[in-house]
Formats: sequence, C-alpha cells, structure tokens
Amino acid sequence: MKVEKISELTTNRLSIYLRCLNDLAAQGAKTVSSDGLAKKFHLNSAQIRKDLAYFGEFGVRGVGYYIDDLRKHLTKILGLDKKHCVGIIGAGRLGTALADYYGFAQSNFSVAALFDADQDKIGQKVGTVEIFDIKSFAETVKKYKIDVAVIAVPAEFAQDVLEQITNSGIKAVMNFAPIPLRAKGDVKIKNVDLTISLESLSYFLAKPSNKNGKILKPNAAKSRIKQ
Amino acid sequence: MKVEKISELTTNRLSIYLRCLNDLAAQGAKTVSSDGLAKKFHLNSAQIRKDLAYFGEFGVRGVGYYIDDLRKHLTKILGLDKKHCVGIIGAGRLGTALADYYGFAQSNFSVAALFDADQDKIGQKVGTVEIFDIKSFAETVKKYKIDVAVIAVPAEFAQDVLEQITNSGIKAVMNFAPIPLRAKGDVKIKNVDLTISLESLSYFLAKPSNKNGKILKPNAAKSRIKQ
DNA sequence: TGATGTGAAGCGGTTCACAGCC
DNA sequence: GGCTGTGAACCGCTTCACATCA
Repeated sequence: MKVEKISELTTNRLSIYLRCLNDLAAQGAKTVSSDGLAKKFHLNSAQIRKDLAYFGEFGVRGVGYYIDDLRKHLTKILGLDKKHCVGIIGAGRLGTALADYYGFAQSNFSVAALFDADQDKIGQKVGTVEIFDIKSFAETVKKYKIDVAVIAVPAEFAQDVLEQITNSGIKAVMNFAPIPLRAKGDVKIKNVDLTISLESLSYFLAKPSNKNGKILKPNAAKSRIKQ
Repeated sequence: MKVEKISELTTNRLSIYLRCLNDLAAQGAKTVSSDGLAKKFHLNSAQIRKDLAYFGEFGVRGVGYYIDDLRKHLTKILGLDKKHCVGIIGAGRLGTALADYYGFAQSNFSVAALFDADQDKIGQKVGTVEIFDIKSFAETVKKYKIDVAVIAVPAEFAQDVLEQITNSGIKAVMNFAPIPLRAKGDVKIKNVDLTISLESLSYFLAKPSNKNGKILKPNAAKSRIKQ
C-alpha cells in the first residue's frame, strides 16, 4: 500500500464494488476473486485490485477476497459506518423528493431538515422532515448537527446559498442547481448537473453520425476538413 | 477542424459554455475572447478553443468569438434547436419531481408521459402529465413520439425497464436507479447515481486526512507503508 | 496452481506555447 | 498587437504483464 492521493474515480468505484459485494453476499458467496467480480459486473480486474491496494492488502493470493471482510473494510473506508445528517435547501419539487429519497438511508445519511424562504412552506412537513426558514439556517444546522448540505434551489440563488452553507461550517455539499459551484478551502462539492446530462443526450441524438450512419460535414460557413 | 471522435467531456463543456454565453448576452456583450470567458467562469482558455475547434472555426483572430453567432452554433451542435419528448418510468417521488423539472423545458425537452405499474397511480396526473400503465409503454411511446426515457424505478427493476425501453426503439436513456446500466448497440445511457455522489461525500468526511490534518495509517491488520 | 499486488506501458485528456491570421 | 487554432509536451488514469506469495 502506498500513501498517495486517491482519485475520486477510485472512490466512486469503491461504492460500486461494495454494492457488488452486497449482491454476492446476499447470494451466499464467501470469497470472490478480482476476476470473478470483474466478469460478473463488467469491471476490470486489474483496476479492482489496484483500487483496493491503495487502502491495504485485503486479498489472499490464490484465494481472492473474503467478501464479508472486504465489505467491512469498504464500509469503513467510505465512512458508511458513521451517521450523517443532511439539510436540504430548497423545498420545491426536487428538494422534497430528495427529502425522502431512500438512497440516503441506504448510505447512512438521514435528512434532518428542509429549508426555504417561502413563508407559506415554513413549518410544513414532508414525511417526517420539517421545513425551516432559511433565515434560521445556522442555528438549525447546529441544533441538528447537520454535516451535509444539499442545494436544490434555482441557479440564481445557488451561489448565495453556498455562502451560507460554508459559513455555517458544513464541509460537504451536493449541488443540484444547474451551475457548477467551485469548492473553497476544504469544502467538498459534488455537482449533479441534470442539464448537462440532458444536453449530452440531446447531442447524442442530434449528432451527424446518428443520421443514417454517415459522417456529415458540419455546415458551418467556415468549416473545412483537414486531411 | 478535424474529423475525430468527440469526447463526452468536451460535449459536457459545450453545455457549460452555452450557459456562460447566455449569461454574457443577457449582460449585453457582443464578443468574448476565450481568455475572457475562461477568466470570468473559471475555465481554461486553451480548452475552450480546442473544444470549439472540433466543430468549426467559429472565432476571429484578434477579436474573439461573436457571442450570438457562437450561441447559435452551440445550440445546433447540442441539438437544442430540436424538440425532444421524454417518458419517465416510475411515478414515485423522484419520477414525479422530474416530471415538472424546469430544466427539461430549458433544454427543449418536454415530458410527455409518466409510467408506473401501480394501478392506483395510473390515470392520475402530475401537473399536466398523465401516468400510464407500464404495460402500454410501447404504444404510448409511439403515440407521443417519445425519444428519451428516464428510469426512476428501484434498482431491482432497472434492468427490465431498460430492456423495454430499448425494445421500443428509444436511443437515449437517463438512469437514476443506483445501478450502472450499460448501453447496448447504439443506445446512449447517462447514469445519474446519487448513491455514488453521496458516498463520495461520505468518504471525504471520513477520510483520515480530514481528521486534524494528519495522515493516519489505515488500521487494517495487514496494511503496511511502502517507501 | 491460482490469484494478488504492482512496476511499466499505453492511452486519452489537458495545458503549454507559438505560428498564423485579423 | 491581439486572439485563434493547433502540434507538442505533459499528466493522470487504465490496462498489461508478471514477480510474488498462499
């Protein structure tokens, strides 16, 4: 094992490995080789070994990995053995949908509070989660020990909201507003930009190579083909 | 301009550039240099030029890019000048939230139908969008000319749903189920895995370097430090 | 023998730096 | 002079291939 920077691509894959292992465990398997895992879930075995090796020597040569053992390691590495409290800013459709998104609980996150500026919404509940006035953000964060913020407000408010979040001392943010926010200091931001994903699909549907399989010359006035 | 494979990273950035240009246009700007764009929106000017150059010579040396002109080009490249029809499978919280997600309209997508297997939901409306029986998927897709599918069902049903989608001839899919689906043939799938994003935040909060700034040795029994 | 852990090679994307053009 | 378009250098991630070990 080496002490070096772990790429986010690696940690993302750890999440996937953990799910695969849960799958296998549910089927009663006890050990699995990197090759077995790779074949079954369409991954690359060398990559699995390398990803895991960043964090320790979890495998046994000639045998593979003990599934339960590796699950425990991954759970610990990913911090999924600790509870986290989530505050969602923006009690619109998306925010309220996220408030009881079952995926949170699955990863040991629980939604403690929703926030909004709309006086009509404040005090209402979405499932068991109350909607608080955004003005009471800092104190509510302290009260509920919120350590993860979710931004679910329109783009034009996202930067201001981020400011409030970082001021309150929260270090982990998930941003759904269609504007890539940059992290300042030691704050981690995950941007989930649905607009980009959509427009990527739009590009795929529109691109010339999808029209009767022929590569068409773009019709920009000044374009030319080299080679 | 070269004829070569365009990476998805590039097309994702085109979406961002387009938004930046819309911003600038709203402020009344007429031209912008790659450097000006980069400085203002925290991008890399060489990358902007390279990304754009894949599609044509849109700039003018010594001047920069004409904003309106470039907006038109990007809109066309991304296929945002054409309407698309979306069908959402899964009329749970997430599915219904997506049904009137304003981001769709913004990118020229309109949600035509929701689908569910729950007989109690079928026939109901979410905003203006009706919930149809998943059994009538193929015919409803034809009827409404749906060309984009959104998977918003639990993980265990996602693979089956994808099967139905591809059988119906749809070529673009957005998957919100926490299981990475692979594209078959010429179908494009965008996986939006919130669980991975969450666990990435969890990792960030848990990782040793975040504890009093010290790199701690992992306490796996067999771990060791090389070098 | 069988599977891990890991240098080395390969590959794709980003950044640099500058020739070429307005 | 200013800015684009682009080959070349660079960098980081992935894959290969194999020494190593149970």
